[in-house]
Amino acid sequence: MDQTKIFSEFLGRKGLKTTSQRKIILRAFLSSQSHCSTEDLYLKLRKSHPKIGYATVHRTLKLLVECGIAIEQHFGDGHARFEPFQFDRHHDHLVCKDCGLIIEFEAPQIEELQKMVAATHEFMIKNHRHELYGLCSRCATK
Amino acid sequence: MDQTKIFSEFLGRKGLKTTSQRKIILRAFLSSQSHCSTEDLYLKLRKSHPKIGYATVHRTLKLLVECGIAIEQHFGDGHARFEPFQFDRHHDHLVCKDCGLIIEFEAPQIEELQKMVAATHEFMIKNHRHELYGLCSRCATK
DNA sequence: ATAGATTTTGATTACCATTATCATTAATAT
DNA sequence: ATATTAATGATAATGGTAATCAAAATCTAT
Repeated sequence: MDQTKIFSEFLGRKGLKTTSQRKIILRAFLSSQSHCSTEDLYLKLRKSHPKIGYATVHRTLKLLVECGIAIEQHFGDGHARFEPFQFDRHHDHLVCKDCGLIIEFEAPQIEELQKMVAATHEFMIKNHRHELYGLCSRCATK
Repeated sequence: MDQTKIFSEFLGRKGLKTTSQRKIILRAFLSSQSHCSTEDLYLKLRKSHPKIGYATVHRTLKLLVECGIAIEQHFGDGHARFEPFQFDRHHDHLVCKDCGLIIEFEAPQIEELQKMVAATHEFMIKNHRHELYGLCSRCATK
């Protein structure tokens, strides 16, 4: 089942409506590069659909997160960023403090250790944040 | 060397002045419970030193971070939180999404794995964030 | 110790991403 | 097709953080 249908059914279950803007924003989000901010997506959309407002982009991204299609990230620059959720490819991020480069990494061993930590403290984990901040190889050598 | 002297020397090196407010705020910060926000500290201080303004507390906490005495944390509630830096006791945090409880955990194995991830991607790590969000045992069972 | 130079303070305002508001427009059920 | 309800888009409100500025405090050189 494609994402458009998943989103429509999600909206239907909540008594919300599948509007043309929401479909357009979903398409643009999925075809945009990952880790885009609300503003990134708004500016990108403005070229093809100048009537779509910032507030609608913002609200739709929130809905996509609630629906499970998108994940919201914060990397400390004051802009929320969004990426498509990939069920079978959980990852965390390396963030370059100089140029802003974002690299995804997968570390199943860390995930396992997290579970042990949670068990030790009798915590039921819902989600986590794990970001490594530093300099990418390019920025470290210049 | 105690923290007050460290802070004074830091200020001196930067051409800044050691004021009574800065000394008072440092003392209050060190004796406050960890993970306090600017507002927490401001309200605590107001009882004994009602003339100290919010802006001064805010600026001094930023200086303490720069000096290395404090570490700034963000747990997603929109309030920056501060805790004393402990050189030999690095830790990350479990955060209860229901009651706000914060538990510190140490996981040297995770730290090692982080170094390996960084090396793989040729990143020079400066700092990291690692937080596990969920429900504490009390909130999970009520 | 004193005077002059510079920084700090504290109150207030500005900033800016996010969120709420609301009249108009659009989607859905009957 | 119509009525009902939600969505849109422009704008204003919100709230934590940071900047501003006149008055006060600190530091340096004498």
